[in-house]
Amino acid sequence: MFHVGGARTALFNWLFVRRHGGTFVLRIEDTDNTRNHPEWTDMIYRSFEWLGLDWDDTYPQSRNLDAHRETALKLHADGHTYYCDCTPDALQKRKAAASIKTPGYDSFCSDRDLSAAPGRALRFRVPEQGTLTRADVIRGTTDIDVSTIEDFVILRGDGSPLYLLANAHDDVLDGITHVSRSAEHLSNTEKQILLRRAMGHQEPVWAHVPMIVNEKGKKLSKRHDKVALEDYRDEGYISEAMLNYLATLGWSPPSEYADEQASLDTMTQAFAFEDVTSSSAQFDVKKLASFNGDYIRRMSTEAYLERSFTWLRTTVVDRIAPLLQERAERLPDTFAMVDFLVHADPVMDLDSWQSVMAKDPPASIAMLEAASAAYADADLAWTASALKEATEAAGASLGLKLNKAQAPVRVAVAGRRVGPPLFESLELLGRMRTLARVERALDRLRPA
RNA sequence: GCCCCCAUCGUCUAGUGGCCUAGGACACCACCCUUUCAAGGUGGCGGCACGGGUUCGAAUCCCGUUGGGGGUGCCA
Repeated sequence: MFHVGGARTALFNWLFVRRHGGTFVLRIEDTDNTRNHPEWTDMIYRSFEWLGLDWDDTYPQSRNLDAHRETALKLHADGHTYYCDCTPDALQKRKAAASIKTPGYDSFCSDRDLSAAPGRALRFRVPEQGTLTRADVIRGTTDIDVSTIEDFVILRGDGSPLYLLANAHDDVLDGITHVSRSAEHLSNTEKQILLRRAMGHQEPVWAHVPMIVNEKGKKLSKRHDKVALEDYRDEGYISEAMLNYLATLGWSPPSEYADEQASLDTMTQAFAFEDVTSSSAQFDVKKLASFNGDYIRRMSTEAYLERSFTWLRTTVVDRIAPLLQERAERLPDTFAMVDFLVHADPVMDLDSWQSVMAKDPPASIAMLEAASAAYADADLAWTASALKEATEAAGASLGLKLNKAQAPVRVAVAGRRVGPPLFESLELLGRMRTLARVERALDRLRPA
């Protein structure tokens, strides 16, 4: 999954680097071992490729792990850190007892002079008082009272580095001059400044770009919003339009360009962090769609055809072709069998609706509700086999065998009784679209 | 709670003290074009959160209020 917000930040960074002839390094921040998957990293690369953002170099942050530890130890030798064996629990109790309400760690171990031992984390000793100036090209300058900054951990109890340390180290190593990231990182900046100073380095130029938020004004979340770039790609948005739309979220080309629709080249000539807005932006799919339509219309017919067929193959047909082939008698059957995967909504076959749904609405409703509940479970892996099990179980709870249980789901989702195997189809269709279609069928079934 | 951030049409934005009767884009509405639907054209609806300052003059600067958001992890 590659987050659209990440894509926008990446774009701004790329634009800046390309404009000023810098080097674009794609550093994969993988310091948390528990949340690393090779496929995720691969997805990031493929997303960059799709967007057309190239990189000069790339490496996983874990490559520098030894250097991170060394740096931490050096910091320790210089008296900038101390070891800590507090558990979150103990900390909480202590703070409750003393009714301390300031957030973060209470510096309990600060003067205990603990030595290194397994399970002991290494904390950075933040000065007790003083102010620190945080300068940001997008947000301006703020004086921060350092007493509000907690002594933060830079090495876990198992000796592994945290990203604050790893980033500060690698940024120096890579000669990073500008750090631009999402505004949610704003409050990490002070810590990083402190860390870099302790390491004896100057700070870079900071640029915290506004967050992208949903209709409710909250930051886009994987759970509630459609945030995966690949999903937009699979729905037929083209990368140029996506890139251009993303850029308008917080930035607009200077007035001499007169048009918010601008190519990557044009944006590269014009982009500056100073021009980025400081307030968060709502992601508006309708405007994206409008941009997308404009871009499609501007293509040559040849390019349009090429892109459309490529999309059809790669996102739909390729993934299910053998299953279609088994059932096909003539070539157009291929498309008749996948049309429900292509259309925003399935075309409802009346016969199918009558014979499956309308015959016994309460039973259909019960089954669809059971299926819907099962599919909505975030723990359910969205794979054909897991979906089969879930559907089987949902049917069993109503005393239905799988062949009966699957029928209403199939009609709700595909609009027809016949077609390619259901669970492979659901997997392709995705959780969001499946749930939406089941919901729509339920609306239609329920008495008004 | 504490720290921090933000505040121009429903949404994205232009605006950096007079060019603002606040401009553009998406969405919406109407009309035109049109065998349909789009596209296109024309027009319309609609906004500086509020209250105080500063100034000859404030959307623009300052303060406060209100509202929204982020952080508050041995995640990134």
